[in-house]
Amino acid sequence: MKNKIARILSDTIRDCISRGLLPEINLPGGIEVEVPGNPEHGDYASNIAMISAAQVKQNPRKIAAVIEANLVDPGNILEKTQIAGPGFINFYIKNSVWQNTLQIIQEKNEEYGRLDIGGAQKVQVEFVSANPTGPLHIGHARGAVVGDVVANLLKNAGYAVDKEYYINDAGNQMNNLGKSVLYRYRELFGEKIEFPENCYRGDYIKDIAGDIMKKEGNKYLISDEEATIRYFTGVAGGVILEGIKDDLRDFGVFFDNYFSERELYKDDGVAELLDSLQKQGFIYSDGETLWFKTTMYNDEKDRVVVRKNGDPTYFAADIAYHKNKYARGYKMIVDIWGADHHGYMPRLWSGIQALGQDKSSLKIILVQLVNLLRAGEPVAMSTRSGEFVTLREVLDEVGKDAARYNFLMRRSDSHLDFDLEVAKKQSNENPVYYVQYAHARICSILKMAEERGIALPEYKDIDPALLREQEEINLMKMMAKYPEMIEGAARTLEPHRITFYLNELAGIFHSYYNKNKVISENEKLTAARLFLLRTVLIVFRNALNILGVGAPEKM
RNA sequence: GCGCCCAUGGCUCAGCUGGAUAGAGCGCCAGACUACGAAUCUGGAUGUCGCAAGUUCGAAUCUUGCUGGGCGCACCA
Repeated sequence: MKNKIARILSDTIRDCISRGLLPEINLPGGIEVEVPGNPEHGDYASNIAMISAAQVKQNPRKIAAVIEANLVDPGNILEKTQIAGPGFINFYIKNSVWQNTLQIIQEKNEEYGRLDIGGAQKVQVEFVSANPTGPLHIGHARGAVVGDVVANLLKNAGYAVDKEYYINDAGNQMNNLGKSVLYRYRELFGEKIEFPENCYRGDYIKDIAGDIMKKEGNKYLISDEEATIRYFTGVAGGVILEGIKDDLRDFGVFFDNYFSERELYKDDGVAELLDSLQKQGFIYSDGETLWFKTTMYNDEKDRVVVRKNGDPTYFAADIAYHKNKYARGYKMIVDIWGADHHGYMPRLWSGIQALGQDKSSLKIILVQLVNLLRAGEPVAMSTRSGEFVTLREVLDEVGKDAARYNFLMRRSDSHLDFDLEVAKKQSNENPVYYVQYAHARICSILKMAEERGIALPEYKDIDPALLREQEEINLMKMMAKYPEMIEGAARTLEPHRITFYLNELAGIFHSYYNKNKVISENEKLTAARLFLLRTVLIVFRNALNILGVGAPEKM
């Protein structure tokens, strides 16, 4: 609809210029059309006259008047227009236009809101990517949902999206994992162990050690320690990764690919890449270590890629990883990180630019940490001691839908309070139920109609002009806005816009429901309203589907 | 010390990339079921958009400076 108004304006202006009514106007930014905050200012408004006023040095209201008098509206969608304030042109859309969108929604059904701004371009969204040294905790959960929904949004917008989990399984943290298991294993045979600072203490380590003891006995007490650690690392990493996958599955998060960091080192891949970057002058040696000239691309300082001891850094692997991503044909790459990694951004952007890629092709979404509460009181968490609330515990306690919805209610880069007591409360403090309840309520009404022998109407069976209550018009306008909202969310990679939209839509519906009977003696009105509800249902489902939140028929 | 992010009613947050009188939810107060689901609805109070300049027709939004909070500043990942 916004686009239609913009087209009317651009056609009109071109027409006026060619007829000499307006001077030549340049509009590099295109034509802006927006929804005014105040409904008295119409359904849409444009500031075009004010924008061009400065350029052609004329009174904006005068320009607006010329435009308004010569509007080209072939679709005949305008009820009226007005010029207001310093030079706004306000547009009022005919009710019949909103009523017609019902037909579009019904016809498109689950396609309603689907876009093709992506042009089937290959996009990769990489997220979670926790190294498999322990179960996912609440902090990972937010990133998991944001990544999942961003991927859904892009898919819905017409991109060819793959979701990937990068397994950091090559660093010495994994080695510490193997060591931790070994120490617990020895403890099981009665040895007293001073547990080192950098080892993992969670109970899951003991379980893994216990399993190894049960299956393979005591043979690792005497074998070569380094080999044993390597072996235990593999076993533990595998077990933990499987657990992570299980948790993600129950959270509704699925990946197309799990990519192992170790893959990068095969056939000296990392070394060769560093070599070639050195030849191109991006990397230099100071005699002991290799440095990447990230300052070329506005990083604060150059960064080490190969340490004094000869080991490549995480950064070195990450350049190789992103090179690999581009080599797989992805035109746009979305990385989702914890906000505490923000300092790493200039480094990675330097890396991909050295690879010849455009900085804008790598989008990085920072997800702020979650502040976990229980009934308003902070829940103490410490990774070191192994005391943290796991994703599994959250799922068991509050359920998938409430957890996902709560993580999507704020912008990603804003801190989020997650209160376990509130999230599991089935009350008005918990927005997920507000939306789901609206959906269930509609299902219930449609079912009631069927039980009374009223067939669900099709568009051709109804007179949409009967839908003229204020709440009905509001519902139709809101639904007409759905594709625009989705497009905005997809372009900005901001999933929270959907939850805000859903809350508003549910609000309009609940209010409508309380004021008006859908099923009544008036057959024609009943049919029209039932049809309206069918379309509302479609919008709820499509939006909830993108969020990965259930749309229950009863609660 | 340097860099990034944040600051909007009592609380938690939106604000569509510069628009018109700044909005929701929670909490608080007062009301609405013999009516399609009261997990709902209706009405009410609450604001120097952290402070100060600047940019222009117009600023919560952009610039600069300050204040206060978070996070980074590794040859960790």
